[in-house]
Amino acid sequence: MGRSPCCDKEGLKKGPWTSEEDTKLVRYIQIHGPGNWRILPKHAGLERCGKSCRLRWTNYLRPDIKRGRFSFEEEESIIQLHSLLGNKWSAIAARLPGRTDNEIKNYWNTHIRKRLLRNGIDPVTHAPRLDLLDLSSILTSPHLNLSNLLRLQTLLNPLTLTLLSSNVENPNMLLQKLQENQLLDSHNLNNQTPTFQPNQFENLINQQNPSNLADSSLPNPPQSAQNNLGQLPTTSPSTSDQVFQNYCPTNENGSNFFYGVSDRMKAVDLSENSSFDSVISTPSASTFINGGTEDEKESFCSNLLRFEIPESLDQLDYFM
DNA sequence: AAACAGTGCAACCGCTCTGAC
DNA sequence: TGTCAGAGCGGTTGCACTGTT
Repeated sequence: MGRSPCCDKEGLKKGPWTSEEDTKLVRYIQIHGPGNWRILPKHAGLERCGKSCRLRWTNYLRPDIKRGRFSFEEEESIIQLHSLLGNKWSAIAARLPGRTDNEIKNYWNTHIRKRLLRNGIDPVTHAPRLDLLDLSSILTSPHLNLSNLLRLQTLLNPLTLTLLSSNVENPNMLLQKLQENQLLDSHNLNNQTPTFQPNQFENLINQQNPSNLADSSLPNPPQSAQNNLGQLPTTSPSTSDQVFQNYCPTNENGSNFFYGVSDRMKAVDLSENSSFDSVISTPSASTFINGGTEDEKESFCSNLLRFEIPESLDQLDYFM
């Protein structure tokens, strides 16, 4: 289409609104109601363009607007809604009474987005960012046990393994290292998508190193490892931390659900009855189960499969 | 104490889309 | 069918505030 901007007139005021302007705008809207933004400034005695008046009203002066910090529930809602709706701020705002799309957008960009990135979660896809895993420290560890890696690789999706290795200083180092030790075979890499049975990975590690069994006597995993896996510190969580604790939940045993990003992703934990009911109750899951478009089903399924990484991967820290 | 850098937020810009006329 | 106002969005800017050097 292409229209000339509404604010191209000379002499119209820009910048922060004064209390006097606010009063004029509120008084006019109280009498005449919102709308007719093009003629409103003139009738209200404002040297502003209509769009500026509309934005000021919708983003700041509306009586139903809630000011102040976002609550824990609001922050959690924003994250979950964003995982479902994307950058549709108005749609998100419609589900958060008293909050405007602009306010939510700003809050997302200045707080939530940064925190997601800091915790290794892609704010666009809400997926864990495997490229941020600090595997270089793992791979350079003198305690690296290649026989464990051999067992791991039979369980890991080869693509995942490839992705993991991409973070090493020399991206091919791990693959080369493994291949040299005949730890990877080309058939696996090229043709096979291993089927991972719940708890298989964890059991294997525990068999190999019984001392690694989840045990209350064990100290918490190193902070860096927790953060790299999208897990927040467990001590004295702040409101924001609590959000992300939910965002990256743990199972009954206290081990991480690496991909507990949104409700739809919780469905990965089908081995644990604890999560399944809650999964079914989520909008995306119920859409999937009760019908919905093919796109929705595909999206739902692809998200289930996309992050199928053994939950006990974080225990690498224990046995190295 | 002053300068500087980083952060948060309100507001703006430019554009597209939608629906009414 | 075309035009226009309003709504929505992503990106950006400007400024106040705070923390650091």
